[in-house]
Amino acid sequence: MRAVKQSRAIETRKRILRETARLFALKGFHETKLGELMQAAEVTSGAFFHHFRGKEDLALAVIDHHMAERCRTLDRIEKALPASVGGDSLELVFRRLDAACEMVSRRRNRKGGCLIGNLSTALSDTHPVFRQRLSECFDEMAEEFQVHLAKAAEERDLAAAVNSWEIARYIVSVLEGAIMLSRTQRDMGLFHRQIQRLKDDLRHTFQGEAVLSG
Amino acid sequence: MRAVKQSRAIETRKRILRETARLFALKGFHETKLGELMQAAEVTSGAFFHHFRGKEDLALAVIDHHMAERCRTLDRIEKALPASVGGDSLELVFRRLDAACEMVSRRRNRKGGCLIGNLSTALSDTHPVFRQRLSECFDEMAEEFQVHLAKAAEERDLAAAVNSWEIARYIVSVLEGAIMLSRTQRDMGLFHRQIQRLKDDLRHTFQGEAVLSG
DNA sequence: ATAAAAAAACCGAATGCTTGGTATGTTTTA
DNA sequence: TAAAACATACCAAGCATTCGGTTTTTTTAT
Repeated sequence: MRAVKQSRAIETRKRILRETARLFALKGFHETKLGELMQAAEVTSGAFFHHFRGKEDLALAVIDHHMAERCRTLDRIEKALPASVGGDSLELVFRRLDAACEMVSRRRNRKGGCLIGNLSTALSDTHPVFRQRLSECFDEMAEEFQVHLAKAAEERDLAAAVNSWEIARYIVSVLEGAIMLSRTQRDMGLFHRQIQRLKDDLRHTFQGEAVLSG
Repeated sequence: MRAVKQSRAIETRKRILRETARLFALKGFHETKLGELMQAAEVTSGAFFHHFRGKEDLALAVIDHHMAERCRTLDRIEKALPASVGGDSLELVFRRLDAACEMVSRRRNRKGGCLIGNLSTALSDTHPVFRQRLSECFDEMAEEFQVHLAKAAEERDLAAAVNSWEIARYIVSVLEGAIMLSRTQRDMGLFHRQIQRLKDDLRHTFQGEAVLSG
């Protein structure tokens, strides 16, 4: 994590994006006012509107920035995780899930939900542009699991029996749902138990072993 | 469905609650402006503020109204469903799930997401009062499944092995997540397939039968 | 039952605060 | 030395809410 000296403009832009991501995850799109945002990012309105045409433009930029950042963070966390036993691709799915869990846990210390999920609930039915982009984000998340799921199916000669893409999207659904519930119920344990259950169900789908958890 | 003649005041109040529920499900709390709400409910600001002290008071009333209405609707839909085969309690879980699906499907024709889910993402981390109440709502939803799940476990002598309460909350998570994803991706088929997958997983947990769907 | 009185329900213009956005001028960087 | 980056004051629109007055409903008195 070297602190490279960057041009002031880029730093300003990054500061805005970072604070926006934080506030959007915490309060959502509409309740995040540009005023408090500029205060949090320590920029004046002049600086802000020099970098972004407005709130919507900012939100779209934040989505891009977040998805890139998210990907890097996940990869980093995953690498720090204990090596997976055996060459089983299903273990890679679980690894990715564990990484996602870890990321959610870290964020939750500062409260807030999923940025994409928040924007999704706030804008999906009123802003076609955002709906489209956010839909792609969910696909992007699912894709990370899909590749491993597909391999895991192949390894077991289940390629015809399981639809890895549907399962991947199911995983994303469970993640989002679990974030929503555990957030509102203020219970990170609930989140982890639900992901554990998801893993058990996945293990069964791929291995046919009965695993009861809970 | 008899159309009982009601006092004008009660009708006004109901009209406000109904339109608010619709708008909250569609655009969320913050983006639903009182102006458009009063227009949709065909009331003047005077009438509105006679019935509700403000937006927050309204929101809390809407939650209560919605939960009651939701319960009635679910029961009604469930009764219209084909009778469940055998006396298996797990079938009752599936019945309730089917009813929930049906309700979501009907609503989705007019767009919008889950009212509770929407409010939850918008207010959980900023409004303690709402967080508390919404948390109870999720519990209430889970409870509908829990009673049947517990019985199903007993019927199979699995009462010690499965935690019916955790599973019930898992079901709620999946429902919320599936609503979010299918809403953003504009794919009701996705929603149904994900619920189908959930059912398969549940069937396995309770019966140990391998059922692959997808 | 009916008029009078009281209370509830409703109306709509007015208000003041917030907010996203702009315009113009100054500093910093290339 | 030109252009990018930033600062500050400003503004118009939108917003939740208020308030004095009017209509409708309910209660009370006769």
